[in-house]
Amino acid sequence: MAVGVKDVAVAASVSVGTVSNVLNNPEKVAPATVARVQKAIADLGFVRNDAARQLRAGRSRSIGLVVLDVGNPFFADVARGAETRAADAGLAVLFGSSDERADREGAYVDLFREQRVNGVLVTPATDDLSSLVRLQDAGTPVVLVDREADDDALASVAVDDVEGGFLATQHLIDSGRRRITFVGGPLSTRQVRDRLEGARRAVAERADVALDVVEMPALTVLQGREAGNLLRVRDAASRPDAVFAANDLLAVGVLQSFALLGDIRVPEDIALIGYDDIDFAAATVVPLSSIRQPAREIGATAVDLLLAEIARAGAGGAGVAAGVIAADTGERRIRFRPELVVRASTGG
Amino acid sequence: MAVGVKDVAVAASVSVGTVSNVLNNPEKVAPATVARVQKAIADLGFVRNDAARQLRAGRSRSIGLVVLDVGNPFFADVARGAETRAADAGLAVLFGSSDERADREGAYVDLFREQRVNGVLVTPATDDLSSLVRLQDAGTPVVLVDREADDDALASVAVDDVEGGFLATQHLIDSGRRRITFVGGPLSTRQVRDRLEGARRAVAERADVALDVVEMPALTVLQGREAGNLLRVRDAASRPDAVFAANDLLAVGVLQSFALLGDIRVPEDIALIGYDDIDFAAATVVPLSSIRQPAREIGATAVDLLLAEIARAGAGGAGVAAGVIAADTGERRIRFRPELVVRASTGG
DNA sequence: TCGGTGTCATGAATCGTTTCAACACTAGGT
DNA sequence: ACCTAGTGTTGAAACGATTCATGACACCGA
Repeated sequence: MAVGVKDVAVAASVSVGTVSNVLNNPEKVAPATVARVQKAIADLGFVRNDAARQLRAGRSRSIGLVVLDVGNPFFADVARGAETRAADAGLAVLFGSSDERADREGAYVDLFREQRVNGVLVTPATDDLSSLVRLQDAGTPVVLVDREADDDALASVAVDDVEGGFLATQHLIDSGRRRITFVGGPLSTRQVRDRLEGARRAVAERADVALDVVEMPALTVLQGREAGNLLRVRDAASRPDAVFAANDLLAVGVLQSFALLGDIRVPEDIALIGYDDIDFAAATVVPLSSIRQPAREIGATAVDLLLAEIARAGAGGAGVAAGVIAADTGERRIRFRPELVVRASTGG
Repeated sequence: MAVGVKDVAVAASVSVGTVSNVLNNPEKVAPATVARVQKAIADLGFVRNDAARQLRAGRSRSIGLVVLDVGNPFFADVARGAETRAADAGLAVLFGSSDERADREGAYVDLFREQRVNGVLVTPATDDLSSLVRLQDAGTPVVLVDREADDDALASVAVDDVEGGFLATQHLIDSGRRRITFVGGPLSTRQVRDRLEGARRAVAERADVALDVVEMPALTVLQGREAGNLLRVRDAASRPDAVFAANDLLAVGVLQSFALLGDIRVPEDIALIGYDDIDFAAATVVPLSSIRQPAREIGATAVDLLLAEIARAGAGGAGVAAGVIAADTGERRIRFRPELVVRASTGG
């Protein structure tokens, strides 16, 4: 049933070694032979068995990517950016969505290890990066995406979420808001905590501004709607006059609750700002102010950095004698700056 | 550097066969031995090499999934549904986005074949299913997702797009619209053509309704904005009084163009309906009417069907003698019904 | 004619796991 | 004491592509 190099070799009257060379080093084989072998391959419908190839090579031709949530257009864009760049480098991307759960993230990482991926891009679901550090120490380069390590242990491509949170909150304050509610969660997620931290800093500068926190279990539209409902049932006096949502999905949910299910006007009664600036932000009931992050570029850059890490790991292993590490000019922590995008939801 | 079963065997003072059994058939090994081997595994940080495992097994523990566009929340949901069900069955999902390009689709399918996946779920980018039929004939079960084959060659999980198109258009007509423009494309995509066909049928029943087509190169927000701009620049008299967009992304783009960049009111001047009913549809400037498809269920069902196909292929190969195929009770073409969701964009 | 040089092709060894026939040993029955 | 059944373990073969030392052959110049 299954045709292997051996069958192809017989059909083309050559040795298996030659078939392999046609596949991997065509320039080492006489043109006529190449043609004959390729015809045999086509005739027999031969498909290379990648498991055997990898087994021999000791490595695969793929990298792994674990994001927090496929359903979030921000991560979909990150994935696209990564995939495109990886394809350019001849690498396949194994993709996984952890849904913000550490166990699922771990399951994917284990799976990737078994696949002997060349490296892993991951947006960690929790603060505990130790397993990732261990993974890296064990020889699999790791690049954090949309997140930084506290120390220099891991390379990363991130956006300064504290600054983003600050920008968003500062903007609300500048628009005259004084009772701000931060909606987001879980707070075990670093990005969420950083954005909240940014908000706290902006508020700290002003004595007359209050910051309130509503923690939700996930960054989804559904949870946003829940959060909106929680705020709606409060009497008008105890409601905030502005909401900063930890991402656009939540903001969309809050907006649905306010504008469609309830009678709260945005931005008149309550201003609203989100985070990520996904494509839909500009098209919501009330166009959403947001903090833009260059999603695709983050994904693409993460792959570049991972390739550099892979090279570094390879060089470090091979040429320990020379001061190879000193020659490493590349920056291992790349940080993009977030950007405020003002739309109608904050009175823009 | 790399630790294998052999090293574990030595460390635990057992044979490699026993290590393998601890990994795959723990119940066949004495508890004390299991413990000793597992300790050795932990101590050495052994990670099973999946390439070797697959090589021996002849098959992998994964299935492939190719969708048209990761950026589309509809497909993100399909992927989620598929992934969850596959995980239940102990299978990993290799994921790819073709961006509606046949060459990219082909590249993914080839990659999956090399990985010896157990089966492939695919939303084909073109009409030409011959390569997929060939793939199936070569022993890799295939299930079409969100698309049906013309004959019974391939199993499928789909939604009747003609009916969906009909529902959408009928609704526009019922709302009093008479000059309808269908925005979508490329027409080489079957779903788009079917939805258009449904629209044509609804229009055909009425002599006083005109249907116009604006073909766009992709089903994205950006292209929707382009399409909206094309319509906006027309003088009011030659504009349609309703737009049926082939999916919600396009609809969102059209809406952005009309409501945010231009001065066309929805639904007063032009009614708008999309397709897929993604989460964001309810939250747009003017909440979007749409045709709902059960995305997650489609993904989950597709995996179920693929598992059935895999079993069928296995049985067909092994027990040809008996009338195994007759015993196959399962339906190979599963069709969900689309559902009209009326919101403000069509005056609901 | 001979040595030198380069081009092509060969095929056995190899990667790390799983499988399975064979074996060692124990416990229970007669 | 002997046989049977059952339980646990062994180790070599097999999976299929790649690698590489080896060799065959042709061509050129001396």
